[in-house]
Amino acid sequence: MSTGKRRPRDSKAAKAAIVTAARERFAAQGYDRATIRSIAADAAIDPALVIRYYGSKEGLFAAASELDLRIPNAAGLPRARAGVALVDHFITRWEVDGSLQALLRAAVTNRAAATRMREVFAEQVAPAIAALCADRNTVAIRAGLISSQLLGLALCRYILELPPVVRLSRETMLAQVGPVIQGYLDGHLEQ
Amino acid sequence: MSTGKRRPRDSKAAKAAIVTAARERFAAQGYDRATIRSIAADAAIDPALVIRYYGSKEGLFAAASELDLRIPNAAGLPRARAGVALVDHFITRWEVDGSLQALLRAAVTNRAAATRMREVFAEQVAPAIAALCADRNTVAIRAGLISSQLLGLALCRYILELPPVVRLSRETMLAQVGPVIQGYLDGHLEQ
DNA sequence: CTTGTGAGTCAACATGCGTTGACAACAGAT
DNA sequence: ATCTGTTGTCAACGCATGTTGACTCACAAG
Repeated sequence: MSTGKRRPRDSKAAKAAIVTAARERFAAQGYDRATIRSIAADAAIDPALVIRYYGSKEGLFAAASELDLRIPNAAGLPRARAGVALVDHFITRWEVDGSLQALLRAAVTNRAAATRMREVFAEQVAPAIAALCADRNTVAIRAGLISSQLLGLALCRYILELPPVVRLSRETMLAQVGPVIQGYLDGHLEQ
Repeated sequence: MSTGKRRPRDSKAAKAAIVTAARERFAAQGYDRATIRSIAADAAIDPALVIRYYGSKEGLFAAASELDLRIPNAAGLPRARAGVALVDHFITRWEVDGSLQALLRAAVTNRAAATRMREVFAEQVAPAIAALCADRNTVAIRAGLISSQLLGLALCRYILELPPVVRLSRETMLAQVGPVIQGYLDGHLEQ
């Protein structure tokens, strides 16, 4: 019996280092300006290896932008506080990790990344909103409006870095944006 | 007396054609993917001329992203309807012209463009909000929150093209987002 | 006609990119 | 020890980019 799975040198660690470096570069510079060479340099690895492991730059981006928003289940929280809870969760998601920055920065100029953003919306955001919202017919619209506010906040704060938005405290964001999200969740919608 | 200013062939028309083509390319593809060669091809002009007239790609972008939001003066409208009016005006601004798309797409990956975006915010958005808002101390915060919602809406609708947001009718946007902007304008703000 | 100036053209440059293929170094199996 | 397949290295390819400089052409002034 051998040592379980064969691990000749350390390809697993190398792959992880590449993905981590890629996430940071894509988050900071977007798809085009984040070069394979610079990512490889960050990971202290030959650029050719990046291609060997991920096939192409697009493949690397796909691996680096895999994303689970981990939107908390609706069951755990009182429905009236859902707006504030959503804002709080999204702020955390934006600050804990560069994945969302990477995806948004890339999605603005790269078609494949924009498609992936729409997939995330359809597969993760919309279902989570559906669990918080009674009326099935208006779920998509409500999810769209909520995304517009949350993504806009992230855009102004983390990407464009508009000074007043950067300076907002977490409490102010919760107090101001939370009720807006709540309104989009259960406000009247004449369609 | 000669014919006023000398105009040997038609450099004025050429420059205008270049700027127009540049705006469209920057709006559609962002800063990096919009190449000088493709812009010149659109304008049916030699790439070298673009450099002669605008010095560099950055200079061309600066000329192409000159922007006047033309936010309507506060005096003309009842203060209670300001939110809806702002949303209506911004939607028009986004659809009438590629300038805003060009600026936002570029600002996400280009440092100079992001700086210009902050300038537009400071010089045009914030003063316009100040004219609609009594409390001087909270103007910047309110302007930031308003920008987050309006830019987020534009981002989801025109850049990311999230289907439910693309499908929103103008009336729905006015009815849903207008009150939110109104709330940011004159709602309570504990700082 | 000659001359000078700006408009427009052309080919080329240096650079940086994603990607490729050949080759060396090493670990485990036989 | 030999073989085999994976891990990592190196140099190079082909291509597209922003930018440059030398060139031609038109036209108005002298």
